[in-house]
Amino acid sequence: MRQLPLWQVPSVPIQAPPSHIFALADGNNFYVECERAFDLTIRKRPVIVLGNGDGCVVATSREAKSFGVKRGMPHFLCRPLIERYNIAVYSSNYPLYQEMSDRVMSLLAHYTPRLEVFSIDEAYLDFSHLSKEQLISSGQHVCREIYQRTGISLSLGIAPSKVLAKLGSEVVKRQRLQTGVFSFVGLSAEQIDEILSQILVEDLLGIGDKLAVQLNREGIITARRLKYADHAWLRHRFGVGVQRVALELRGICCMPLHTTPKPRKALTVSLAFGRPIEHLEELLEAISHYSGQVGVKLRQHHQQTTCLEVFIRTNPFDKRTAQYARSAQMTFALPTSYTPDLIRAAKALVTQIYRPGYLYKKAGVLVSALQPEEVIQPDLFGAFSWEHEVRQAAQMALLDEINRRYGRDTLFFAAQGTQRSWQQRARRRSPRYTTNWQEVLTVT
DNA sequence: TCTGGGGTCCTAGGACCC
DNA sequence: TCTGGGGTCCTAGGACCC
Repeated sequence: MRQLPLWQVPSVPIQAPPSHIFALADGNNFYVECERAFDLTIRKRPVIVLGNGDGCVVATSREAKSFGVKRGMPHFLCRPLIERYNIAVYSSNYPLYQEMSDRVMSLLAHYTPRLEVFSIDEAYLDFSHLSKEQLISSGQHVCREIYQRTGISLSLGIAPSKVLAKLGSEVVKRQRLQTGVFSFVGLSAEQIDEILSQILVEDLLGIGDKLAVQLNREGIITARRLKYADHAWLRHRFGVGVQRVALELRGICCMPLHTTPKPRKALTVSLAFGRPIEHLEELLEAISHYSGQVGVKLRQHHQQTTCLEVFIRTNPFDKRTAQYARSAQMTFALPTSYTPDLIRAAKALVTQIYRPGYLYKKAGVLVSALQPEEVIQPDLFGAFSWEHEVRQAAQMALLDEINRRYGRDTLFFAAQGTQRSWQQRARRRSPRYTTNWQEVLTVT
């Protein structure tokens, strides 16, 4: 099916034969399964994974979910549940999850000519080349292989649009389909509508809390109702995003596959502190440290920035203390990924927006307008010097290499602080099985 | 005591230009 | 008494995703 420009889409439901077939492969409780892949003792136990600073829940196992632990719950609020049900608790271990994700994605690439890595635990596969008969068996084959080779189980939804494919993987989870696969292809319109009538709009890709409330107010509660709503009205009332979702429910593809990741446009390091910070000195140290991390990420991606922003804020959940939040930004005359440049700029901005008398809880450094580092645009006023540029690049390359070889933070800038008593600690992190030689899994 | 981090896209409104 | 109109660009804020 060709993709119609939105203004040409007829307002009646369309059942055209699809020419795109997507399969969404979704890792089940991905972070939890990553932990379980390395620790057999928690295979049967309920498990949760906590976010940065062990602040709140970012992933739950099926069992933990059934006991009432939800994603986003503050850790301290689910303590009683953790004790009552003997839930295993982990701090998040992103390097481990990323590594497992890379393994899964590189295996998935064997099963399709075109793969879109959508998130750390999701990927869209182009299945258009398969016959209708092959779709389900191929899907099942993928799930089996990935499980055998990585220990990660997948839910795979197959459909002519991304929104429906995502829904298919949701059906697998809800109905606990053992094969791991559900396909919309080949179902009658009645069968599809029957499924859609049991899905709430907020469970759809592209519809969040806010939009769901507004849609409900208009009487649109289920996916089926959204599918048959007048799309011109949807566009006018809710914008192009909602209209696309509705069209995708009809099997009309409005969200193409992106097989080459777009170069990222911005990059952030923002973290809450382990305790509230009051004094400028400590804020400067934290912001310098975050700037250092931004520099590392920029150079990893071979990018440079011209725009840097910092923000600081108090704890919005603490109703007893005075609230303050502010940000400021500046632009560099020349693109840079040189850490001392970043630190200097960030410190100046913080000094500018800092106000005494507040308890600061979080801060961040954001760089945007990123460009590839090979694009060098000498400025008009002669501040640019090749020699200077090359020397700085060499310094940073050496810094990064030392830290890669001997461990993070072997070498760092004094401004980043040596004690960092404001830093959060992750108390329950599992070993870095796949990314640190000191912590590989040992079998005795 | 304790409430995550890191992204993208879309829209509305203002500034500016001819 | 009359007080353009339309296009484009930029920005901030809001919504979404995991």
